[in-house]
Amino acid sequence: MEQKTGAGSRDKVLQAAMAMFGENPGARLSVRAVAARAGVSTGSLRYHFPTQRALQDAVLTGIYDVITPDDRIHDRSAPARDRLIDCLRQVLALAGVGEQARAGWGEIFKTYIEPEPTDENRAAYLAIEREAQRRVEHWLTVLSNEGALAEGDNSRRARFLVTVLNGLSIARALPSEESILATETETLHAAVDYVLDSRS
Amino acid sequence: MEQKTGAGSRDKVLQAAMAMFGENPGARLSVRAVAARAGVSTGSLRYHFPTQRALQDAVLTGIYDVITPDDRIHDRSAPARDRLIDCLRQVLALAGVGEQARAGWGEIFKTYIEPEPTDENRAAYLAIEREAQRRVEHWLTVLSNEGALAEGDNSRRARFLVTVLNGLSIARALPSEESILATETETLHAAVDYVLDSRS
DNA sequence: ACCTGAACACCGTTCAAGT
DNA sequence: ACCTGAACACCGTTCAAGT
Repeated sequence: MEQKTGAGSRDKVLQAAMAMFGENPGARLSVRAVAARAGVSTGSLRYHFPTQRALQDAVLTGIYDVITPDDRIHDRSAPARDRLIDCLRQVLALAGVGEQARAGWGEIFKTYIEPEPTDENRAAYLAIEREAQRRVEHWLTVLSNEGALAEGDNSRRARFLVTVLNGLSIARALPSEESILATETETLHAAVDYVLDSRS
Repeated sequence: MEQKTGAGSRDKVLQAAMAMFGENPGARLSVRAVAARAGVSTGSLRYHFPTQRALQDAVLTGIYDVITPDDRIHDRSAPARDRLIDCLRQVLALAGVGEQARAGWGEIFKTYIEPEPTDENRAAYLAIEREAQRRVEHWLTVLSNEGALAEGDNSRRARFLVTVLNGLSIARALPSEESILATETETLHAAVDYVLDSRS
């Protein structure tokens, strides 16, 4: 029947870290702060997450599972900004983190970048791209309809956001300093703020 | 006639910092390391450069004024926006287009994404990344100094712009419809507008 | 196998004290 | 005005020691 007590340290740490990230996505998530919040020692934290980067990756992955898979965009109880960010984060979550992110871009590279592009796989990639574009554009349309987004060229805005998402997702596959979590959040917010404030 | 002896601490610090940056652009440039190399105390360093950020900005400005004195960014006859876009486009130009872009990303992929990252190439990539970041940040500093850019966190802004550049440059390597030129320009303008208008 | 907490080697910033 | 260096409050990581 126990579950609080029985919760492994790994889970406690992850819970704490995700809670802290939820409260302040720009937070630093230091070893000691997370360990304290989780009620474990720094040594234990390090045992489960050998590196600070590993912890941040786990948080990034965990967020995806928590965020509802169906369209958060319609949940009018939350600010438009938050909902759009949520949705974009979901897209980003598909890219994964660490090895998964590297494998994902590996696939894309081997299929669409390395070989001389044939008409066929050109079309295949364009379909994927268009799908992503369409999805983001849909979210913008929803926000437009409820007046949270000024009149404007939504497909242009979507293109902008998709470009930012691509930049962020390749950053996940490349080496990085341990602060990806905070910087990714910052950049995502910046992009969304631009779109929501743009009067063009 | 004296100049070595008479060199003020400020200069000694700046010299040391620039030398260290020159030797290893990926270096951390910590207070103590720079102060030691300059032969002054950390307190003195802080007196002239109240913050670590201030020191790095000074180095950045110094370096690029030496290396590329005729950077387009200094051409005050043109609007800030145009100059910044110009500079960013130059970065993008290095990525090339078509086959060249594909080959470029191929190199990056094979070196930094595909293989399990060793400490060594991790560091190598981070140096490149930091260099790009610093370059963009330098441009922002120049615009800041002439009042074309509101007070704010320039390294954050630079991170945003670099992410957009990455997104745009990978788009150059991937299949795309024939309108890349226009859409790339749109997105680039959007990103720059965001930075120039941001009051945060 | 899991966990502890001290210890290590760093950070950047502040500040009383000197000249 | 300029400079010193100790002190403060942090980092992330390592590791002998416990259970």
